[in-house]
Amino acid sequence: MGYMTSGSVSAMPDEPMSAAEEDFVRTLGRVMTALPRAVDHDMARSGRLPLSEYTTLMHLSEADGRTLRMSELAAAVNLSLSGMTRIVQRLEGRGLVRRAKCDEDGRGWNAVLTDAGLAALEESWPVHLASVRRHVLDHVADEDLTRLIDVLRRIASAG
Amino acid sequence: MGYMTSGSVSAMPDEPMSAAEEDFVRTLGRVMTALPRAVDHDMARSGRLPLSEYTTLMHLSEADGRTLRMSELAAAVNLSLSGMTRIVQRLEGRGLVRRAKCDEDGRGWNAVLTDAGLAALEESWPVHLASVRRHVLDHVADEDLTRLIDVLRRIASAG
DNA sequence: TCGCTGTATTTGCTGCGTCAAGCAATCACT
DNA sequence: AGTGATTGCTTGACGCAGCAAATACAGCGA
Repeated sequence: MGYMTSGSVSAMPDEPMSAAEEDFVRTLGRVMTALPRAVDHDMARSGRLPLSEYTTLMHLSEADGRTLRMSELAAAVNLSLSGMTRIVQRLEGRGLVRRAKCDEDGRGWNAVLTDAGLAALEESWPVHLASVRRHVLDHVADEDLTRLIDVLRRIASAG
Repeated sequence: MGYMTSGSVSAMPDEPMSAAEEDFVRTLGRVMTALPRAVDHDMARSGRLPLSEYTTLMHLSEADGRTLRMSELAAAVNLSLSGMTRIVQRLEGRGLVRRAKCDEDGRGWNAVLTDAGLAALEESWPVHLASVRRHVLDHVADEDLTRLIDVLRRIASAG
């Protein structure tokens, strides 16, 4: 069990949180609302891609043939299918992404990163990196990183 | 300095992240989008207050005289003034909150938690607690809590 | 081939949050 | 007191994201 041995697992289901737990949850809430806004703000300030578009293009750039099915893309960015549809529509309108019918499955659509899209991504990259460094990485010690990743991963995959 | 000594502070501003940093940032992003949705979903599923309203009422319930100025409330919940205006309007419409002109400053308005509001809050409390436990606290060991709080607090207050 | 069921994606509707503008009341200075 | 600047909050217009209903296609059995 390991990480479960110190009483943090739903002892009495209705027992209130400890002071530390309370503090943790509230601070996490604060981070969750404030941080994306802060990074997004930095991007907008410098005329770069908003976070949702940046992340979308980033995942495309990492994919084989710069291509991903809509559903894969949505899952990667962790967005609803419909949300992804609209983002890709926006990006397509600006020529950063192209759409192509899927060969193996006529129902499917691929989003393909264009050269212009790659350029926009590369242009936004330094701003994004600097923002993330300033808001996040500068506050985390390297020794803590792996442990934190571990915790976050468990939270992320709790469904 | 302490936590800053291990190279995590913007070494060369344009240098890419390390693998661990990358991993951390992506997983954090995943948590930030998935977690509020998951908790909100739990609340909706059981017919309880949505997260934004729950948090608003919670802060009111903790305040002196169950009363807070609009601006204080917005700051506590970490929301824009206008967003808070609308939430309080909704809550007022359902009788969970009452509004009163501020005594010391005629421009100001107070939001006051009503008995019905307190009841709704208490009714939602167990569901919220259970959801938070299941999605968050069950995955964090007590020993890690203080360290995590420390990191999150620095991130939260980075502006 | 004709349907029928299931899957991939899009569209309609709605809620929520932001920014910009507006209104009201207070404050600072004369 | 009187005028102008500032503060506290609300309103209007807008954009983004989610859910649920609609559409398009696949694949299988009669």
